[in-house]
Amino acid sequence: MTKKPVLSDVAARAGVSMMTASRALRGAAEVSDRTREKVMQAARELGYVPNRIAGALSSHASNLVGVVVPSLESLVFPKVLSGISAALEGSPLKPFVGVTGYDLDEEAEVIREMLSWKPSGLIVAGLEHSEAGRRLLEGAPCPVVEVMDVDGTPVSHCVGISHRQAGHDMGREIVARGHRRIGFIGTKMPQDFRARKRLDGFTAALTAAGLELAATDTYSGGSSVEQGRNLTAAMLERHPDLDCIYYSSDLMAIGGLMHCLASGLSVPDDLALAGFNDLELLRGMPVRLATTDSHRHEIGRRAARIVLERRDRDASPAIEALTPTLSPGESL
Amino acid sequence: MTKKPVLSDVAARAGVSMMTASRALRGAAEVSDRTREKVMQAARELGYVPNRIAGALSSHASNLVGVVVPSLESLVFPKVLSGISAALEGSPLKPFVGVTGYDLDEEAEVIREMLSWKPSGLIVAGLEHSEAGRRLLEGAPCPVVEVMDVDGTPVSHCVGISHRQAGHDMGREIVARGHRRIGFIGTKMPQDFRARKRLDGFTAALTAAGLELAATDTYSGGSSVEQGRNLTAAMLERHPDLDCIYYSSDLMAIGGLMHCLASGLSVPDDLALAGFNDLELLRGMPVRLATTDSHRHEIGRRAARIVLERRDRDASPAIEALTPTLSPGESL
DNA sequence: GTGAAAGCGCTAACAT
DNA sequence: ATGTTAGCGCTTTCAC
Repeated sequence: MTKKPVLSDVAARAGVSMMTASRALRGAAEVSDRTREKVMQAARELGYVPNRIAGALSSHASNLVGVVVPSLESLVFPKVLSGISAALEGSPLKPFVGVTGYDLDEEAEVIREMLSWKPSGLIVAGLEHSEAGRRLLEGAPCPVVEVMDVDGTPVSHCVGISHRQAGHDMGREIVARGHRRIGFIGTKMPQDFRARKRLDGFTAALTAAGLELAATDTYSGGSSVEQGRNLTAAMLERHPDLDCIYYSSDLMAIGGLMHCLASGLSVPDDLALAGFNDLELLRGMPVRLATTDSHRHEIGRRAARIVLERRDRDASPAIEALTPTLSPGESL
Repeated sequence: MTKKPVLSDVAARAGVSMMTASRALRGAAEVSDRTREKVMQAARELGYVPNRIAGALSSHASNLVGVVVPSLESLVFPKVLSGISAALEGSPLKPFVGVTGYDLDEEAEVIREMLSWKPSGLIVAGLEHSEAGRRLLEGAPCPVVEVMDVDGTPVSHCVGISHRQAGHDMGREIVARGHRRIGFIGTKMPQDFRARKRLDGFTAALTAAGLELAATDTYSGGSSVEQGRNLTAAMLERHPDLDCIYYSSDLMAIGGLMHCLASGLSVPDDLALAGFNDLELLRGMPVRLATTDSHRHEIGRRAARIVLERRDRDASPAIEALTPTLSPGESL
């Protein structure tokens, strides 16, 4: 084992040409079983690991699918990723992940970096990009799928839900349940376009019912139970008459629930609560919180499927809008 | 824009040789400022995206760091990843992630796949591998860092905590608090070696105090609040006299807490609870749960730093054992 | 400071 | 079914 063996070493040991060895290792059809076995055997004995870099350069196909997400710490994008992995299972494609930290310039950088690896596909969270980012996506020599959101103008393919609709549906449901003094707690909007769209849809639903938001609070940084709990306490301090709060995430809504538990407020009688995403976490909580399933796993699956299908074919843009599913739970 | 521009196009447009263009784009020192500007300009105008595949093949250096984790859905590995990203920030190295699903054969596959991309480093969760996986790691032509755990024999570098100690410390603490009828709820051990080590340490601490576990329950599949709640209910049904339960994860412990809330048990008076990991989630819960900080972010940071430092230098294996930090919270 | 030649390790395209 | 010839797009020498 003085040096890493390369294909020619395998070929030599098996007594065939490089080409035959190459074909055998990749499972091409036109190799006799006997030859294939010899080659496999030689590769095994040498501990041969193919050099995909050389392979990709030569074949102009990397079998990598770039996945660009804002963060991995939030429970939401990992689920998309698992959908992607599931759909790619059994295919030669492998996902590789880039994280942007909710920064569009960084996103463009990540996309650029990914393109430099000649991916077979690109899956990007969100429809909002920097000028540079969008240009890169438009010029990408591979299928591009924007995921999570369908409210906007995709570069090409798109799989997601309408966050506006998700917010609107929840607003209507809350109004229908008779709540009138309604607050909203969400992330500082600039960094989260989808949360902003949910808020827009939500307020539109209130407006349609002749209502308006009684209170709004935003925070920067990630969602967390603690944050949700603190902001809920603060909001109720200022607006003791609120009868419902809509949160931009389940995690925050759980915080709200924790505040209610701690201060003896009954949910939903004293205060109704609703979140977003349908995190698994909600199951097991003392009160089943109202939420909207954003179908993250399914979105990932479908996006990956689009990449698989459009690899060769010509690409007529596919737009797949899933329906956000509202679960009223027991908290409205 | 009929075809993607390549380096020679940039060079031609800038009126220099490929070599000069290459050097200018990579920021090599021996290029005059004027030439560099011309090249940069040309690249910008053409929308040039370098082909790292060609670059890596030629230079035998990919600037990729492979990160192999069992799962991304659990809140624990994303945190390690963020530590890795943070440490790699500003360096030319980029992490790329592979997920094994807690399956050692799959792990070997993933490692093999990663090696085929000629990474500059490999960061792998855990010390347990299949024969094949271990061989691959041993022969890897790049720094290899095993993370999370230090109870075992690393292939090379290693950063983590002793899970045995984490379990032992918690066991001692629980005993010191006067608990005597103690249960354990954890994942089915085969798939989670670290949880098993914590249990070993935990029972050792009990034994040292002349105690033994009064009840044990294991489950397969991921940790979840719901699972924790259900298993806690079931365990208390069978063993109503328990005064403490140790869980293999915070998520499960939260489930236990939720059960207590729902059934009017006071924590810790009726039942003491302890988890593991120190998830952010714990902050904001009505009772601050006892847990152990596994320093996941820091582990990621250090692992990445090792890769950065050992890139060139000769590799004398570094073993960095961090101390698991126990927080008793209010639940013991 | 810049350029020319050679080749990284593999595979596509054509033989045979 | 197997082999031969080129060449992917870049970087590493080594010249100048």
